[in-house]
Amino acid sequence: MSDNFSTTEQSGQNEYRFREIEPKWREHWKQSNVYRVSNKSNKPKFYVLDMFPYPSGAGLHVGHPLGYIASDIYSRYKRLKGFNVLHPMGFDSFGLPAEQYALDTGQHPADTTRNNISTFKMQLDNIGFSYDWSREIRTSDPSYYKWTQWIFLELFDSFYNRNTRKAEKIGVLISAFEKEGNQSFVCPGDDTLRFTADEWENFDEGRRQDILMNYRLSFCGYGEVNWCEALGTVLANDEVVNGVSERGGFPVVKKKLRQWYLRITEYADRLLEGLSTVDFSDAMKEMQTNWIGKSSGAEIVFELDGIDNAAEGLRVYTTRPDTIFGVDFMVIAPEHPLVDLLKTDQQQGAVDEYITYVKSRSERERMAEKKITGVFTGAYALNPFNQEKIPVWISEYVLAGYGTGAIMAVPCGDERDLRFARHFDIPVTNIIGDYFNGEEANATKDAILQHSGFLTGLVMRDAIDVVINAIEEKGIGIRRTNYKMRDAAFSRQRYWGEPFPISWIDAVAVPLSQQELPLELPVVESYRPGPNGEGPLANLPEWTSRHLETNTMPGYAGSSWYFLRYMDPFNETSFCERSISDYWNQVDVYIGGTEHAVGHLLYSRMWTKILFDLGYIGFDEPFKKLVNQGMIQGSSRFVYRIKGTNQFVSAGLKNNYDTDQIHVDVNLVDGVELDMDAFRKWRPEYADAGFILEDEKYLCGIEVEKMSKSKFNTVNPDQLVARYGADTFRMYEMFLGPVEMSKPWDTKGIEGVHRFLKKFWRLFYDEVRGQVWNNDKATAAELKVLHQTIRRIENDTERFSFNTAVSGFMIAVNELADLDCHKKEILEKILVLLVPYAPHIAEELWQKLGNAGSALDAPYPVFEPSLVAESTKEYPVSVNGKLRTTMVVSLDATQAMVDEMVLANEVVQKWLDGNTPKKIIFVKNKMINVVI
RNA sequence: GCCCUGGUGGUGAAAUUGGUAGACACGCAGGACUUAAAAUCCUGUUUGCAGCAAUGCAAGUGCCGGUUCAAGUCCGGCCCGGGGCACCA
Repeated sequence: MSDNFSTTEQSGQNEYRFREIEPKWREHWKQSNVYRVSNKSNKPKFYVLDMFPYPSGAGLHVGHPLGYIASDIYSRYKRLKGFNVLHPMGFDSFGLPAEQYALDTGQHPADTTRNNISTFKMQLDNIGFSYDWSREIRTSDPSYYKWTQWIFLELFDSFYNRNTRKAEKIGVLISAFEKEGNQSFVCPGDDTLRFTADEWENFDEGRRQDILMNYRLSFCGYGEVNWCEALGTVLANDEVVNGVSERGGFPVVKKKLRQWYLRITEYADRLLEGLSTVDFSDAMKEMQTNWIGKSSGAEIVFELDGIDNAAEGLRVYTTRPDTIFGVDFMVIAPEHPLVDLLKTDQQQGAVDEYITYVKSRSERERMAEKKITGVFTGAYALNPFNQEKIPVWISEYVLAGYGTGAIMAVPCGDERDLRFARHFDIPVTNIIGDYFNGEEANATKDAILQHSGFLTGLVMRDAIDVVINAIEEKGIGIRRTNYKMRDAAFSRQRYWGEPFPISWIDAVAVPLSQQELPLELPVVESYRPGPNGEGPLANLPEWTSRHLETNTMPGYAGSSWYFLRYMDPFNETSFCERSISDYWNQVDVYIGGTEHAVGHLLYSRMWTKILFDLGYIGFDEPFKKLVNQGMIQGSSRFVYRIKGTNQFVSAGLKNNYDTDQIHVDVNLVDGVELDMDAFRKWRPEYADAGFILEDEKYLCGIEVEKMSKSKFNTVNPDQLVARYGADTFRMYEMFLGPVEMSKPWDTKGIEGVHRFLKKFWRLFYDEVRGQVWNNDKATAAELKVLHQTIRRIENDTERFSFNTAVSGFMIAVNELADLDCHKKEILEKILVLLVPYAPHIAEELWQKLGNAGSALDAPYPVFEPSLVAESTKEYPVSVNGKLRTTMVVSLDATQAMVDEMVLANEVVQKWLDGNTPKKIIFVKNKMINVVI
């Protein structure tokens, strides 16, 4: 009895007690500031950055840490490899959800945000990340957004000099205007604008400011927003569903509002060129390239038949001017300025009705719609080369924001044009002969043009240049490069964002001085929108009396430059000291989701280029390498309630009843089996729920969806960490699959990883035998396991293949256990390899082995190839690609030796069946194939 | 609709360069230890057919076709899931 007791006691000492080990080391690391990183070091620098989170009220779910664990592993690995690693974290803390919450509950977003952040930090800390929290930033902190505002003013005070291809101060432009007008500087906001130095001299201040506004990199203009009259507010596309507001279902229409923009279009080419200097995935580069959407073609002006009071004709942009003789109709966007002028009296009613219809539709719906809609204006344009009359239509598939908002439609060459022509019975001209079969449009450039006037007989590819030259000669158009990308809308009619450091004096935007920054966000009584679609700030007399801008900046303002602030977070005189940004330079590895492919990533690239142009930093791409983490989805569970009752029917029987599908908390379900008691306790309305069972069980339905609180499919990491420990949790998240791959969360396999850590522990301490590690000399077999593992882990870590690295550890531990190897010489090296993945257990065992210092900066093991080398190998032998047998070959055998051996080998002869081999292929280190 | 991406056993997945498909885990089944349970360990586990068995044969990486001595991997076409599409972050 007493023996038994003492055995239990002893085994307790020797088992893997992560609940004691992990908090102990976390506290120790915190106290000793091990993660504090200095801006000066003899070591080479390395910057590993996570996309910082928006601190939502729902707290952290298992999807968040996926990328953070990956970056933490890589940071810790680089640290072990002797780098001075910057690995910071902060919060993107301005945003709509906090404001919405404030509107609903009256709590100040600053308060809820602060609370959410402390929850997030606590949850992150439990996972054992190596963040240098002393550098934490929050975008909603005035000491941070002071510099967001400052950079905004730098943009406001700059223009893009197309001649030098970089941002320059607006003063440069003004001196040029005073000297020679704008002849050297085409106005990006209005490319028809021309003035001389004298004219500039005579413009009044208002006019001058209007002109400068058309050059500034952050500028004010007018743009359309989703306006909901009933809510009195502007809505995000997300908040609009089928033309009505998501909340309340009120109608939403387009409304023009004064808006701030960033002139990102000026950077289109540099953003494209920069892609060749960074290590992003091809998919990512492709997405950005497509978003920028550079195309070349021509802008052509079509004269309008019988309409004299148009300033000019109908201006279209086309990438295929070679098809000009195939134009059967023109289409203009419903918002096109010529709509009113073009609609004939007869068509007026139809046109107005159509425009009203389109106003209720989001841009997304307009693009996605399969249904063909449109209306004839009644007017005709004239083909400039043969004066044929071409009807002008209005349709929502032409977007006002792209090109000129008008297209020439060539049904034989464009599928959408063809469908439109079919639908409205517009006759189709074929200019590509047999390439057009009358059924499907053909966008080929290889056809020889027919019925095409002076272009007839030319191959389309060659005709493009010919026709553009002709157009330019006739003065009816120009060669033109176009971009799909539009200038970035930079204002929100919201409260919880950075205020613009701008006051409006006599309709002129006047920047605040640097001494007035930060312009702090004032406290408001109510988060209700202001009058006329303005934001809540418009309700504040003390704000409006100073004529301050009432819009605030969008979410991506603060996130466009945050990676710079981490370098020098306390600087009060500059956003980041130049010498410090010179030291840290680019982010070496940036980890985050693909959902930011074209938003945040393009904006931060643009801001970086501007700050570089203006000389504030020394590099013009922010992120050297980008790793995209996949999204962890939730696996939702459903119960089926029979309509009008409180009876729930098991999933297999639901088709026998008329049911509502209801989300049920995944934590009440084991696999698919519902815990019925827990369900009854879950919510009062289910207290007396009845169940119709199958096999005496209630089975739930499953669907994979985005992980979200409202779908009750979130899994909280805290519970998993409490149950299995942070090291298990970290390794399990990695073990789930490749970091880049999206997958639904599944906790099922976590036991396996936990077992691995227990097994690893047992190589050192055994519940029964106590300490088992020893100082014996390692055998060749053991060294081979060690060095295979070093090679594998290092390799996998370098290429971000953390899932296979975890498997590598498991294999190593299995093999060492099989060899009954408990030798310190081997174990302590494996342990260092494990530091990035499972730092707590590694540190604990490092100490227990009696080593000095911390495992966190132990020397990384060096791979020794000679210890894993083999002289011969058993090769698989295939005949005509089909595996037949094996053969032992020396590893330094040449092709000729292999040929000889194969021919001499009776085993192979059997498979050759009397044939002579045509050739023998010796695939080094893989296999031997005999071709007969 | 457009752009990107993924699809491999009962499950998560591996296969780094076109070269033995299913490593490593989970689950399941059987066994050892135990009064029992937990923990731990061992064996088996793609499918079909044959065999007492070792094993052998055939098929097999969403579907259809192609290139190649050889295809999960390359090419063409299709189906399905996920992400993005400019005011969610």
